[in-house]
Amino acid sequence: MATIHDVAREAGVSIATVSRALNGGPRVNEATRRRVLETAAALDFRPNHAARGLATGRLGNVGVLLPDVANPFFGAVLAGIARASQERGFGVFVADSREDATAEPELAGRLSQQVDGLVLVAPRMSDDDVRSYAARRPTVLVNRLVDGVDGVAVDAAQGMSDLLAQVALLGHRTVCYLDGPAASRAGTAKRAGLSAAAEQYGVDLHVEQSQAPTFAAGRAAAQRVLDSGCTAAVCFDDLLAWGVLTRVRELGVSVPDDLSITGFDDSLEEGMVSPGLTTVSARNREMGTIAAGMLERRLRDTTLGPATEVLRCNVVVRGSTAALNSRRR
Amino acid sequence: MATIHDVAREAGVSIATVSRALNGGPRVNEATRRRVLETAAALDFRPNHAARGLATGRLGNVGVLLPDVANPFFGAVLAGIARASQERGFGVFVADSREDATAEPELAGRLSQQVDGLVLVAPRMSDDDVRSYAARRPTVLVNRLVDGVDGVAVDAAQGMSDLLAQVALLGHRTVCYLDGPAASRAGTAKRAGLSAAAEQYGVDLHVEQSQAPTFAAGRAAAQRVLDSGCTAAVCFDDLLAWGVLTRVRELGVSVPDDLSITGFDDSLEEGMVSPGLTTVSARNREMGTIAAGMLERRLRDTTLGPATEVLRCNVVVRGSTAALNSRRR
DNA sequence: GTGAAAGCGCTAACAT
DNA sequence: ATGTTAGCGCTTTCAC
Repeated sequence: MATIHDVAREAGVSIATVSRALNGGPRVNEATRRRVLETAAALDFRPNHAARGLATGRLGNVGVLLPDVANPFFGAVLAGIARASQERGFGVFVADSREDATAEPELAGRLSQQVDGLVLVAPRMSDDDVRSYAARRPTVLVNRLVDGVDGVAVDAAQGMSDLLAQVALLGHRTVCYLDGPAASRAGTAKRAGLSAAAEQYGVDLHVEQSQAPTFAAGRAAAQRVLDSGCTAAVCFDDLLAWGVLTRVRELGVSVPDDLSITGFDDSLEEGMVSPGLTTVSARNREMGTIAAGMLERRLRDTTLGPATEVLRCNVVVRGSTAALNSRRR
Repeated sequence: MATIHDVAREAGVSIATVSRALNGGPRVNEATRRRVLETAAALDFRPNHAARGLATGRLGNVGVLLPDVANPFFGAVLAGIARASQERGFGVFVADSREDATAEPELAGRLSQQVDGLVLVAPRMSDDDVRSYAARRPTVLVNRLVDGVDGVAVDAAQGMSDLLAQVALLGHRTVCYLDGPAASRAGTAKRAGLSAAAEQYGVDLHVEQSQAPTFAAGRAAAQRVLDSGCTAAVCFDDLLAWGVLTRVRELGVSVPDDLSITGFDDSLEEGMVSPGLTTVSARNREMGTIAAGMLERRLRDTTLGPATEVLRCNVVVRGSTAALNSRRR
C-alpha cells in the first residue's frame, strides 16, 4: 500500500509537500498540487488513518456503544449515527454490550482509545460512569440525559402523558400500564408522564410489570392485564402491546371494543397488526442523526457548554383505541 | 491520557520493559511486571491503539460493510460479527451503504485503512470489486460466495428446494413464486432451487416479481398472486409473505385452506402472524459469528487456502401451509 | 512555495 | 532481565 513517501518520490517533491497538497494546506503551488493529486490517485494512495491519528491526535472516528445491534430500536439509532457520521467523513466504531451493563465499562474504555468522540446508548449505565466517560472524551448521550453531558432524547414523559390524555378523552377511567424492564430509565420517564396525566384526568392507573419489552412477554402478560379489569391497556412499547393484543384476541376479547391498547415507538409498519396500533412515535433514527451532529459540533469546539435536545413525541392514533362504549361499565 | 513513558517513569523502568510487561512479553522479572502493571492501573493507562497499529501493522480491528444496519436481517449478522470479534479482542468498524451499491467502493476503501480484515455483506457488489478488496485485505463474504474468497452462506437453493418439496408433498401442483429484488444474488439461488424442485416434483411454477422484500410490497402483490390461480404462494422472504398473507385474508381468502403461503428467513416470532408462517430458517446471526471466526483464522495465517462454509437451511413447517383440499381443483 | 526534521505512542530488534 | 534505539506513516514547525 502506497505511502506519502511513494507519492513524493513519484511526483518529485518532498513528503511535506505531499501532505500539504493532500490536506488542502496553504502555500502550495497550484501546478504542484495538481501533480501530487494525480500521482496519488495513480498510486491509489490512501492516507493511513492510524498514522494521521498519531500525528494529529484526531482519529476521525466516532464510537457507538449500545446494548444490542440486532434490536431494531438500536439499529435505527445506529443507522442515523452511521449515516450522518459517514457523510462528515468520520468512521464509525460500534460496541455491542449484549444488554449486559457490566460489560459496558470495558467496552467503552476500549472504544475510547480509537475514537475522537463517543455516542452512548446505554440506558442502564450509572450516571457516574456516564460522567466519567464524558470527562475523557466528547460524549453524546442518546435517549437519556445526564447533567453536564450532551444528549438527545425523546420526551417520553410528554409522549405518554399526551397518549394517556387521548385515552382519557375516549372515556377510559381505569387504565392498566404494562411496564417494561424495571431498570430502564425510559421506563421512569414513561411512568412519570403517565402518573401526571392520570392525576390530571382523573384516571385510575393500575401498573403491571413485565420483565422484557418483547412480543412474547406481551402475550404472557395479557391475562394479567385482563384480570386488572381495566378498559384500556397502555404498554411500555409496541412489541409488548402487540403481544397483548394478539393474545387477548385469542382469548375472545375484541380490540378496541372490549379493550383499547396502545404501544410506544411506532415501530410497526402499517397493516402488520390489525387493528393498527395507537402509539407514540419515537424517532430513533432521528435521534441518531442528531447525536452525530451534536458530537461533531462538540469535536469542533470542546469549550462549548453542554447541549441538550429533547424531541417531542407525537401520538399516532390508529384503530386499537376507541371510545369507552356502553357495553362496559 | 497516560503514555508508556509516564508509566515507565513512575515505575522506574524503561519504556521497553513497560511494553513487554503489558504485552505479556518474555524475559520480564515477575516483580517488575507486577510493579509495572500496578502503576499502569494506577495511572489508568490505556495503550494507544493508533500507535500500536502503526508500530505493528496490526490494527486489531475488523470492518463490516453492509447495506443497512437498521434492517433486522443485517442487524442480526452484525450482532454475530460484533460479539464474536469483541470476544477475541477486536474492535468493530461498520460502514452502512444505505443500500446504495455505488457508495460501496468508497466506503470499503476507507474502511480498509483502519482494519486488519473486512467482512463484506454486499449482495449487489460485483464479483470483480469483491476480488479487488479481497486482494488488499483479508476478506470474508457473508451470504455470498466468490471464487477464491473466504465466505459463509446459507444454501438458499437447497432451502427453497426443500421447501417446495414440502409444498409439493402437500399436493400443490400450481405454485406462485413471489420474487424479491431482481438484482439480488440470493434471489438467483432461490429461483434455481425452486426451478430444480419444481421440475423434480412436477410442479407448475409461476413467477411474480416484487420490487422490494417488504411487508408493504407483499400486500401490493397479493392480488397478482391470487390472479395467478395458484394454490400455494412461495415468497422471497418472510416480510413479503406476511404482507401477502395479511392482504389475501382481508380479501376473504382463507389461509391455508384456500391458499398456502411460505416465507424465507424465519424472522417472525411465534405468534406474530397467525397462522404461523411456514418458512426456511436463515441463521443470520450464526453467519456473522462464523464470518468473524473465518476472518480471525485468516488474519492468523494469510497463506491458508480460501475457506468456504455453506449452512444448510431447515424448513420450518407451521400453519400457513396445508394439504391441497378437495375445495380446490 | 518547498524541504528538512522532529515527534505523535508504541513495538521490536539489538545491546548490555 | 532490562535499556537503547530505530522506525511505523503522517503532520507540522521552522528554515530556506
